[in-house]
Amino acid sequence: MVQEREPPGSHGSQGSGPQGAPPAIAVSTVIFALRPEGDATGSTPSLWTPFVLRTREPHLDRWALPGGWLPGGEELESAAARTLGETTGLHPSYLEQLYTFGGVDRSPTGRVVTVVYSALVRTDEVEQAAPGENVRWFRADRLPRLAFDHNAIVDYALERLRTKVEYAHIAHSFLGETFTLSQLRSVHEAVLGQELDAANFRRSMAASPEIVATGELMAGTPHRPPKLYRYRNQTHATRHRDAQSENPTAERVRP
Amino acid sequence: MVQEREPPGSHGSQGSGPQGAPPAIAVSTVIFALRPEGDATGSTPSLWTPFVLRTREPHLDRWALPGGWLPGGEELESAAARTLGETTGLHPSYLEQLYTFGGVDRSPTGRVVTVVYSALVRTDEVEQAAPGENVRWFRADRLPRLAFDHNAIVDYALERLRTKVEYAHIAHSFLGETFTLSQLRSVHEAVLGQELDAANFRRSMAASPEIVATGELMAGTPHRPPKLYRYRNQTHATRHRDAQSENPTAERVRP
DNA sequence: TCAAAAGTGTTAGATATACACCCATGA
DNA sequence: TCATGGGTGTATATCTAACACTTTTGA
Repeated sequence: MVQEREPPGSHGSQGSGPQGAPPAIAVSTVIFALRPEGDATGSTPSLWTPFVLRTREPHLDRWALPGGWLPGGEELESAAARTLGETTGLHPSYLEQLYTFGGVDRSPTGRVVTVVYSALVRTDEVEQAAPGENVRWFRADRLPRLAFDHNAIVDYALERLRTKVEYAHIAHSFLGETFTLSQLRSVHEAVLGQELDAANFRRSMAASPEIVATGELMAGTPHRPPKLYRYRNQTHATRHRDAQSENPTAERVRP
Repeated sequence: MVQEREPPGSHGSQGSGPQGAPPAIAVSTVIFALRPEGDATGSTPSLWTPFVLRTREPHLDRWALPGGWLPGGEELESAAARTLGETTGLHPSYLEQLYTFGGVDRSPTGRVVTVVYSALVRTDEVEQAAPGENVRWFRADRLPRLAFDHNAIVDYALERLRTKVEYAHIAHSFLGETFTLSQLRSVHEAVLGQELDAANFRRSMAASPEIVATGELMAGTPHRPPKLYRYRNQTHATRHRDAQSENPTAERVRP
């Protein structure tokens, strides 16, 4: 990349294609959280995502992903975390880059290249956050017609989440610091949309060194109290591969 | 994304962060090809990648990934294919988006967000292409100190290629229209850097519906002639998930 | 007929899947 | 004591990995 470059400020012929103006860079985030199914408590949870109501053209009055323009001095991931926090009040427990959408005709008002992030937030975080007036949650599999190409983006994020939850340990990001294996299983079931064998799921998780028992039990259950587990932050000595602290598989876990 | 937007042309406060100037968008491509090991023919092939010599500051005289600024009217993938063609003369048989690198301090002359693509080219394509004066190939695992953060980018692309070759059918992109299972195996071995059991590899490939026998045999071998296979372009009815023809898992296969 | 690579067969071990069954607690 | 989810055991099917062995050609 960056074959040549004028001094900053004078952007020379950079990006001056047939359309004239250089592309603008935006950052957006698809946020996933687990919420109880209906109004009745105790039912199986399902995946929900928050959207922001657009208050101006284009796509006025349609729901859109939280996001905003990328400031010149802000990191991509930081901009994603900031913009999603400003609009929804949420603090993600997991945040990773998903894909960059740059279709020429994505926006009717000009070329926009959007770096999309995928975020997971804990259920308790959702409950205590104060969402803005123009924020509404929708079931991830029952979306309205969104602004721009955001329907396709969410669909892709959902697909990625489903494949990734099977080989990466990200399900715990939906839960609190400690959790039971049943809770973890219900996360997997909600994401995958299918029931899992409790016995086999338990074994496969217990086999992983990332999931460790705390030694404590959960109290207050109307039956046998389950063991509590914790996700072990894998040595945190994961070789970093980028000299400029840009890690393609970065993961932020909330303290 | 795209919460609000002035009319194109007047970019308003878009991207006007602490650093002032809005970020520039570049597109770069990590190109992989299989080349014979040493000068001796017949030895096991290895992975090579081409780089372009920088002819100006910053990072003058260092090798860099092929790429360039994104024109306002060009698709991301198109820009990747064009810039890699202009510099190396190559036509990729596979091209997919890898990751977007946007670290604030990636370039000493200003903020640059680079959408990086990963490309595979066939061996015969490499042989017939006329590379420019300032293009040189290096073994992917023996790189010099590259410009910017390109060492980290290539390392990441290599890691992705290794993991992806195991579950996705992309190895054939290094070969011609038809190929023997031995050739395909040697591709996997070169990418993974380890030998594979010929018998088991054959079975696992034959089990896949994507790999089909043409019915013909390869002639001119000094031993038993092997069957030729072809990659079946999986129905090409892969559900597209993006209304604006932007497919996160797009794949271009050369005719 | 020999070398070399193509291609098939077989088996032990590991992993996945289904499901029977016991355990510990609150009500 | 009973209902309920927590947790263990176990048998079967499937997949994986290792390697012996047969086949087919050119030299």
